[in-house]
Amino acid sequence: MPDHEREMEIVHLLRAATVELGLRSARFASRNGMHPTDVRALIALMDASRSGSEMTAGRLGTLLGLNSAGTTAVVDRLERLGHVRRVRDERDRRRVLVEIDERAVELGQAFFGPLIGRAVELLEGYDERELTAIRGFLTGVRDAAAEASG
Amino acid sequence: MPDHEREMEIVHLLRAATVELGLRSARFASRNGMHPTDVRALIALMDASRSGSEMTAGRLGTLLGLNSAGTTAVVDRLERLGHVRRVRDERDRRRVLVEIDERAVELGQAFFGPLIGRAVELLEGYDERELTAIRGFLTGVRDAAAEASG
DNA sequence: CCGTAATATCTCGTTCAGCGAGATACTTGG
DNA sequence: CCAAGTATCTCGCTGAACGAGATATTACGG
Repeated sequence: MPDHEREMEIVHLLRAATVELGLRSARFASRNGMHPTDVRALIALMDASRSGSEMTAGRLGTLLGLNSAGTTAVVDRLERLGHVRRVRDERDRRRVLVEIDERAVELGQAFFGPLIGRAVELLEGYDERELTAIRGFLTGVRDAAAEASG
Repeated sequence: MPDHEREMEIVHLLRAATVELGLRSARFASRNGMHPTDVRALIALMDASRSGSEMTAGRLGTLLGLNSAGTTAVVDRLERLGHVRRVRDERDRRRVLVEIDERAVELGQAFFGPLIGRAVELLEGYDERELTAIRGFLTGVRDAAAEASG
């Protein structure tokens, strides 16, 4: 049996980081009268908005691992808080596009901005080869986690 | 305004990885008749066990961001499934130590083993300096996320 | 075209995770 | 030895998310 200690330490660090990030977004949620799922939905919407793609209700539900009833409920809650609006897709009128409100984006930036800033700061201390290593590791983990059932 | 594009790409990668890891553990949960919180509890228990420290009910609740009632409920559920057992702490009889069952550990390893294996495999492709960079970044993110209110 | 199948969302009724309030049991310090 | 503090549990309740199925729209074979 080989000695994987150095590698396992990093695996545990990754897990510890995801746990802390989860707790942080839970705190953001409860401070703003939301639930963790609502925050995850907002993040998915910001991501879509940033990459210029539009988000349908169904796709959002899939990303969150919810069924259709739960998806409707999430969008209802966010709409009630004014963080998103429903827009009928005119190209396929079965679809409902969910658009995030600019003020919700600002709210998120106010809370997560410092954390993101700190991460960027950390990354600025690395050279090109180190950044490539970090990028490669995270990409690999993301893809391995995304792979279907095991 | 400086050009943070390369750094932001990595920040988004980190988030994408945490999202995928979250979905993966949600799938593990529902496949084994558990809820995401139960899985998070098991992970915290494995972590404690691995580092040789014991876990009390209260500490577990804090780690999960639950109040005492919710904590009791999580431990009840896990105990009912045979994944943990309650043991009165004889040194301070107010406390309840939560011990994880060996079979629960095996269950987790069977599901997450391949993913961890893949991560270790990826890490084996990096040299010492690259590993240090990855470790440093993850440590920094974890600590930044853990810092108190903003 | 027309009808059937497929797709997207929503409604309804139900279950149970997690909360607040407070009870209980034990420990510690004056 | 009593009061205050700490750890866990009980009870009742709210609401997130589920399953089943309704509704509206699109796609497709004949």
